[in-house]
Amino acid sequence: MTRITVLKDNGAARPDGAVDYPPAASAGHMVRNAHRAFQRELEAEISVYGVSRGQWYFLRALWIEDGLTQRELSERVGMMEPTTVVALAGMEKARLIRRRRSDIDRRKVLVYLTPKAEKLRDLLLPVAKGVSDRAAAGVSNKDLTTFHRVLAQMIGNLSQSD
Amino acid sequence: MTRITVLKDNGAARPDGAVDYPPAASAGHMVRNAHRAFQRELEAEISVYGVSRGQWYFLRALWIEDGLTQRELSERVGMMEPTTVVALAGMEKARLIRRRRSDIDRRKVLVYLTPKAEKLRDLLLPVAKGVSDRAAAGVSNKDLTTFHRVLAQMIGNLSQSD
DNA sequence: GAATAATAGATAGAACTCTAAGGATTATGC
DNA sequence: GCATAATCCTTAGAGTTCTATCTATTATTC
Repeated sequence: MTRITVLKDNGAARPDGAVDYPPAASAGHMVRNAHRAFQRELEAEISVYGVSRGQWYFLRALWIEDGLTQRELSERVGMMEPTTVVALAGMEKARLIRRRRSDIDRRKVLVYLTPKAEKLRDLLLPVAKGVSDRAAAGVSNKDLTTFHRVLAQMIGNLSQSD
Repeated sequence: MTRITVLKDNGAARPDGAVDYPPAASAGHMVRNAHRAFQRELEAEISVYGVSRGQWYFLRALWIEDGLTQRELSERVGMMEPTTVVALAGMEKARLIRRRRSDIDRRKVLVYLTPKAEKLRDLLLPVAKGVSDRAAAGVSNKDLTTFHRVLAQMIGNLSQSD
């Protein structure tokens, strides 16, 4: 198997020997800006329903499956466990979830959606889809596919190096 | 001029009428994950030099031009002013910058890099470039170009709706 | 030139996220 | 079956970012 390494020359050494690597040329910077734009939009729209963006990711995981332990939730959402604890405490106060210690293994805390949170599902998922659609306006399906593929590859490349 | 709207069907309505929009299909979610991956990498590498990611963006702007006011810096970095104040306070304590009130307009605070911060430039810019290169490994230049174009379009689309 | 408006920073308080360390509970090894 | 290890959750403390509000300085208006 032949491994081809493509050298990318965005950000060259300057004639004087100093390094030049402007933010605009950086994939990291662009991803950051896009992330902030997405966040701003999403937050503005879901806050109308009394949901913060910190709660959003957990709601989304629980809409797929609830009755999870906090550790399982942390893994699915991709947050550290202390973050989950804080977020869930807020969600419990906002009556979006209930927490119950497992009878079988009393170390575990099981998380269940309230009816209120279940009703929000069909209201809020379209909101999220709306943001993504608005972001992708004017982008061809072909380019969008490439975009997703590159993004997935980058995520894989970076998490591999841990 | 004909406006063609492409309907994208990632996330369709289900037969039972409920909405289905899994995170994996969401551009927002993927951008978020990529952002977190980039951040984790960058932070790990620059922390070796005693620079936090909160300071990074400001250093980067100041390496291009220093003697800026805090407001100018905020704009260039894309942060709100209180964020800038906090970040600069930390940077001053870390001896990365000095702040001086302008003599001409004493409302303004001018920000200058210390020699220490200037020396970090040629050490840290290659680090940032390394992270981006590692992220883009195995991605063709053509796809990378498409990626950048789509990202720029998305950022434009989203910030337009403010 | 005094009152008002605009500009520049700073402070307070909140939300989100992390690492490090501390319980409580269950599983394992002898 | 008791000591040790592993698992699960929690707390503490820090960093980053925001909105809202305050102070200080300069510009504008009459």
